[in-house]
Amino acid sequence: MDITSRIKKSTQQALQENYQFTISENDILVNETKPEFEGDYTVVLFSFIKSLKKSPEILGNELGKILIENSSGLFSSFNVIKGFLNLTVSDNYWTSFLQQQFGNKDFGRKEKNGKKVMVEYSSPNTNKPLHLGHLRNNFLGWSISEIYKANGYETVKTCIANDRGIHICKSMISWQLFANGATPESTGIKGDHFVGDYYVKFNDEYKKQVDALITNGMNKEQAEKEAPLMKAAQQMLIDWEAGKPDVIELWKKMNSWVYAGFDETYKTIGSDFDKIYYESNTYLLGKKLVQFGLGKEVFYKKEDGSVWIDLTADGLDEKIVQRKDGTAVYITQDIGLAVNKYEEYKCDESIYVVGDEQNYHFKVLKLICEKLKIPSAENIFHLSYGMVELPTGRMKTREGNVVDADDIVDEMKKEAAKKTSEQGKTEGFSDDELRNLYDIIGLGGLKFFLLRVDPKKRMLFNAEESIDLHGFTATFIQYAHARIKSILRKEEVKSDKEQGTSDKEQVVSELLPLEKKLIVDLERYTSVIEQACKEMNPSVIAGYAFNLAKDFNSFYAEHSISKAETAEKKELRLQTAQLTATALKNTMALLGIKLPERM
RNA sequence: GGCCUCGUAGUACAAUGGAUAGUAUGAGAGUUUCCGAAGCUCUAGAUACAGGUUCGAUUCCUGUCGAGGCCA
Repeated sequence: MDITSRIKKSTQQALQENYQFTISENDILVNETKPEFEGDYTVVLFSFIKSLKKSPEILGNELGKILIENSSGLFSSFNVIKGFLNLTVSDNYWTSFLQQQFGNKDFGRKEKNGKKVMVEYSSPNTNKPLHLGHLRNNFLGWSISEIYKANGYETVKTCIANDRGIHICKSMISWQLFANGATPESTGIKGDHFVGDYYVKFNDEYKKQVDALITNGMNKEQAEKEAPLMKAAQQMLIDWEAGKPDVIELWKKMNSWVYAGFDETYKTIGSDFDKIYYESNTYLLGKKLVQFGLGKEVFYKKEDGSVWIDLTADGLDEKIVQRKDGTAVYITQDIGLAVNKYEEYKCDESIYVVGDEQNYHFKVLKLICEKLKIPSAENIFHLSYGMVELPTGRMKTREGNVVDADDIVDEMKKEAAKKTSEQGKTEGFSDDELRNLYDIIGLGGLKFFLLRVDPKKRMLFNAEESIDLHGFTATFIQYAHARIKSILRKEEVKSDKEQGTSDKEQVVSELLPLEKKLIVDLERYTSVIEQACKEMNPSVIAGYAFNLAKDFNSFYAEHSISKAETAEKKELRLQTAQLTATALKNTMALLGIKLPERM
């Protein structure tokens, strides 16, 4: 059990036994003591002084004494300032924690809890390459999945490929008209970019047609409808749904180009999936559900034949689930997919990593699933993340101000290569090792930049800042780790047992402030991993890892490890360094970021 | 128009209703005969505005102003 849990538990017991005051552990607030006060952890007393009718000072002093008496040496001292009870945890607790954990490679990883969670992320359209927003999505989804794993869950990573619809038809018609049979192979262009180029071409040509129609006296709305290209795309969608062989063949061909491109990108950024769903397979699922919902009287039919659900009682609108022509709307196929997922995997929780522009959509989706009594509908969770904005504003494909995923990854790697060679510390690296190092630093930097911010909040992507290798960055952490590894290559870490000084009575000199700070950081590891999972928030881990690296750097600047004052101090510091390296490595792994041994 | 987010140093981000609002970057000043200076140390700098609830509000409520999103 970690120290904050123990403090909460002891406090709860003390209040119960000495004051007959019942309070849940969760309602006891325990914070890290602010550096300007003496102590390690602080119990905030305000919340129960009212019920106990005691002044904070008196209660604090009484409680402090009781806690110390009952702690069998866990707490060494306390002080009370206003309503804050500051507890100092004895050095013995910290050193024995270190003794137990320093060699543990799986430090912080929890036992299996028997629960299964599905994480859907990435979910691209198949008409254009991935951009920066997709990267935030991919990094988040992958990381959340790892965080759940570290907390004992079994995870299923899924992706829904939006492979049908008007968007892909636009690329298809454009290719038919303008490509002269060109292919990714013949042009040497990566498949997703190749298809994306024809999507852009479609929009350009379409705009020309609309403008021409307007010049000839048509109004804008009508022109947008009547433009031949749009009509052709819509016809193609109808032909696709009818299964017209040449359209299907073209569709398969162009999608296969896109998938080849995606695969390459996924491989470089480290995204992978256990199961990929295709919209072309799921879009018909909704129709069965409409019948099902009508039968349960969750849905109702209007006179024109369209099918609706009334959510006004839940504070939302009436929502259409099937058009009067019998075609499905998006939400309906999403419900179908939710059912499909449950039947296939029976997950306890289902997380959707989708942008916050779809907040309303997911509110409705979950509500409908609940009303249809789909099992575990209440455990559908929309991990809603904010848009990635550029200094110039929101990215818009049609306006061309999009940061392409492949481009930015390349740029980051180049910058990593440049800065690394400037440092001149990579003597003796082979070409392969160098390339690998640049990948690790470049991609790590990008992932960290996108994951260090609370997912819920929209964020600004500034290319220059993202490429910075100083401060709150992956490189900072990677560098700290490489320094530790450098020490550990030179010094052997021994346990007390190997030293033959396992006497429990051995005199351990007092921990110095910087030593203690690091160990306190390390002890927090488990609760940080739990918090990240509970909040579905990788930025918690990014912040923790950065803080740990920073505290190590401060410690390392101040105290020598190899030339420590005593042999015993040397062992303590080596163990601390080793556990720090492990903690950095394991936390960053949860973000999909690797740490090189040397850099 | 209706609904939903969000306004914190020059900039980008933190802070389950708790102590003197943290961190990075940028700015200024130091730091290397000694384990890796991609480091470390110090200085200056912010809660949009106006009310309210509370022992205590960046956090909760109301209004104003500003930014973004969703629904047709």
